[in-house]
Amino acid sequence: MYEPQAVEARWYEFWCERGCFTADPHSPKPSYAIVIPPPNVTGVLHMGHVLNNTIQDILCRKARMDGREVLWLPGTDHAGIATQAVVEKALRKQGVIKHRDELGRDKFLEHVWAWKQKNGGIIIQQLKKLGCSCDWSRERFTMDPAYSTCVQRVFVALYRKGLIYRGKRMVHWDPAARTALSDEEVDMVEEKGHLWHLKYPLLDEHGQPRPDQWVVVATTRPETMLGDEAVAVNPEDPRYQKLVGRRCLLPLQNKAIPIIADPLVDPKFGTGAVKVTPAHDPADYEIAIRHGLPLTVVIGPDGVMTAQAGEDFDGMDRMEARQAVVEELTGQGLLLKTEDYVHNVGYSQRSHVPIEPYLSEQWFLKYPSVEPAIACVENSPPHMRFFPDRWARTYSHWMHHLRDWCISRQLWWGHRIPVWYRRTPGRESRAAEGTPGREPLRPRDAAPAAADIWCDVTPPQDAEHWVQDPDVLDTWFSSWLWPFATMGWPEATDMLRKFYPTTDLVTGPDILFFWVARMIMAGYEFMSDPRFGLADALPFRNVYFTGIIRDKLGRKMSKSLGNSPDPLELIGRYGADALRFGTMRSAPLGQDVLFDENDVVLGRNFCNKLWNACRFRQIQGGRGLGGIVPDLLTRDDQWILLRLDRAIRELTGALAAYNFSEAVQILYRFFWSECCDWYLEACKASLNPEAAPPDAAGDAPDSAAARRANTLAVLDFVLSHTLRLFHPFLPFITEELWHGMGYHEHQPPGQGDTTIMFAPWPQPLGPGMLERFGVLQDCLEVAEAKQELVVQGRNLRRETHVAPNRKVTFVLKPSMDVPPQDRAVLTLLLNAAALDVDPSFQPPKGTPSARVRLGELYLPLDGLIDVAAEQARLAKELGRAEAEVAKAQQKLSNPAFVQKVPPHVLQEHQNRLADWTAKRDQARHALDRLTRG
RNA sequence: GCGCGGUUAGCUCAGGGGUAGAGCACUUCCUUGACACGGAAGGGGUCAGAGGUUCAAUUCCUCUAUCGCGCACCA
Repeated sequence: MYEPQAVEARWYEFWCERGCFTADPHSPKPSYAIVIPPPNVTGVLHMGHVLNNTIQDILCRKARMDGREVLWLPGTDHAGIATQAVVEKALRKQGVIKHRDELGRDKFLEHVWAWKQKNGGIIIQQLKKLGCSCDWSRERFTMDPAYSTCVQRVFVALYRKGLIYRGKRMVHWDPAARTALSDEEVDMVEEKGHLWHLKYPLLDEHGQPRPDQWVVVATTRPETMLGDEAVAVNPEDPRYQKLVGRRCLLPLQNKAIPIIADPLVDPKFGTGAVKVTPAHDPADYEIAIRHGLPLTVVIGPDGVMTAQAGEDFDGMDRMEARQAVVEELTGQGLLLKTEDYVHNVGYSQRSHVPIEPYLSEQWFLKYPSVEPAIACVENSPPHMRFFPDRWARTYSHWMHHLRDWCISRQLWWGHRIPVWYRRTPGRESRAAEGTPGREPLRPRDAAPAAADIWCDVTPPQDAEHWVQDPDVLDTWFSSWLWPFATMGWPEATDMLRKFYPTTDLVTGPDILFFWVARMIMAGYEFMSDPRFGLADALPFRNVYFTGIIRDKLGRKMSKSLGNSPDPLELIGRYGADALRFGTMRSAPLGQDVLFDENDVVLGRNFCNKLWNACRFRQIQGGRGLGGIVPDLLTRDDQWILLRLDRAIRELTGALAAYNFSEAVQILYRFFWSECCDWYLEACKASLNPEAAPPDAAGDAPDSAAARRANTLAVLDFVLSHTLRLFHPFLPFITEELWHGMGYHEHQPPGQGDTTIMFAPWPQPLGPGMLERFGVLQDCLEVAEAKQELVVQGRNLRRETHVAPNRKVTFVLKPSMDVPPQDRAVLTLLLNAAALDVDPSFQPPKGTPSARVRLGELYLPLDGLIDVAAEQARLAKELGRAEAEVAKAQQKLSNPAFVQKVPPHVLQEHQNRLADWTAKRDQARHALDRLTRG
């Protein structure tokens, strides 16, 4: 039994020691490159990583065997929000602090770095356990000094180009992480909520409330009414026209607010009158700007109601405040009704709390190089291809509707924005947000004078007169540079020259916008410089999108559900090869992956089968790749060579199409069904002549020995190819067997002599080779016919209840020549004493028989056994044959069919009819004789 | 609301105008000399539904149902 644990550790060390994974930029070989989607430094390996990285490893290992110089560049991502949250939580747990503010920025960052130093390498070590052949000498981290400089340089360049600007905008605010987010970091979740209809009393011309008159507004967020500054109606709405210009009383706040007309209001929705909360709703903010309304902030950045909300609500959580406002309005009789209402609520992808629209000063980027980034995918043929290609449409749609990217984050952990503001007496820190309050709105922030702002990679000389912007950049603002910032950009390094553009990118569709699209734009923006000498600056040529890993019930894997297995544990139990094989087997192109541990068990079983097949070969003695003598090839030898040829073709095609589950299926079929189930068994007739009756083999002793040697040579040829075909999927066991079988001893230097990693990828056998081996296509038919005979023979045995261990003699009344070698194989596989080939055989009455392509197969039994059972068997067969005959006849009796159908299809149906007619007649005949006898 | 993808054996999925496939699971049998993490033989499907094109549709077209995923400022 195969034990993977020791084997895997040993070979991984071997590969690393010999630098097998190291990419050489000066190599004359054509390049192949992948940059890893950098996992989060705080992360631990999960099934999604296994899927993603196994695919990358398969591609890289295949490329090496194709003779390419491979770079798989690994690294990790600093993951601003996640890492900061993890470290802060850890510090809180240790009782060091209650909030990071107590430590201050510098001290806190020291803790994060210490934490990173200690825990940041975990996932890298785990990737090694999986067998990933990354170039570890080139591992990168997005906060490496060189990488950080790239980020700053890019910021400065885009700023100077006028694409980066600062402005006061309504942004998506995460009240838990207390930072702005980009549009992409918000998930819209459908939720059952309510639509509350609130009555705002109308005021007369003297500012007195009219108890009998009011305007009714509908809202899903009643707590925001505390910050209302108007009620808006559509100017065309006849119901409200006479109210426009009047004022109403904002309840609870006892504040007069105007009724205004704005075309944004949809008269058909709700009551047609909208409460306007400029500080807490993006649409309302637009209206407020148009009408010069003031801005009242009632919800603070922490999601807690501010003093502006009034003393009854000050300090209350926004959700509590919602209840409190509803209760209060109910008490005052101002709640007209509450409707159930299903709507979409934005949630922070990071903190999973509802997003708060929040007005604040942030940095934005107008995306650069949009046109080439669109064109490279939309061109025909495209310069960059997506797999599956439907993602190209999603990409295009997003690219055609770009909105400026909010790149600043109110965090400490990350790349600090390289902008300094001149200290001015009245305004110590421009960066500090003013305390929330009521302030008049300006249309858009006026930019500060150029002399008061410093944007550069280096701080200003007179640093004491300047203060740096406190914010950091969105993590994706660093990772979008990954394909070139990891290779020495902005210098035109040898690495960039050799490996950029990279070949393939493997990632999940969930980060298509976050990462893939932005990398494409960054590639065009920063690699188009003539210094790089690129005809096309795209960062990669192919993007493969994996599915999302789910459990076998189809649920997303998550820590809280506890349905996510630990890959390391799986590797410990079954081996990395098994995990890889199982994962690939269940990962169809373009669909989610339903992971079932059973697949890993299957992978383990598969490895064990491979192990044992090789063991079988070893037991036969001799070692290593002998020459094949074409004249001595049996028809089964020829057959397996053809099957190998097909497997090579199909597997190579499946990999070129990134169809990994199909690739695994091809390997499975070839190795298990064809190689083991048939060929290995058939081999035994040549390898073990005494296993078959001596007369059946029909060979003289010395020619039997020669044939035996030849069969071993074929077996070695097939197995050595098989190991290579499997290597990208099962790197460890194939390396172990490659050496164990001695195949490495026969390889040219650097092409498989020290490691199977560099053994050439198998090529189809080709017409020349097939001719030399005398391999004829008709041996496929002969093999099929033999297989049919074996199945039917076993079937006869079983249905006539012959004990499995009882050696019987079958008789074949042949319809074609059956050479002694084939007879020996058939005898062996039938587990029979003999297979007599007798053209003039006269079966005793009631002899069970089956019609097969090779003739009529009989199982003569001593004395008549169960006649009734045999009758039943034949009757069943007859019934089936009659049904098939009728079906074929019906088709062929349709004149339209016979006239219009293509000749080969007609022929097929005619053959089918003949075949089943013969079977029917045989069964009928046998039944007749049985009954009469 | 718009767009995309799916609906095929108990399960997970291939397939593709010309007798429905694989693996797993299931039933029965077998420790025979590579392997019980194995071998042998079986059972099991109106290919979601309704129309249309065709000699022929599970496959192509239209519509419906249903599930999933994107995108969308309707309070």
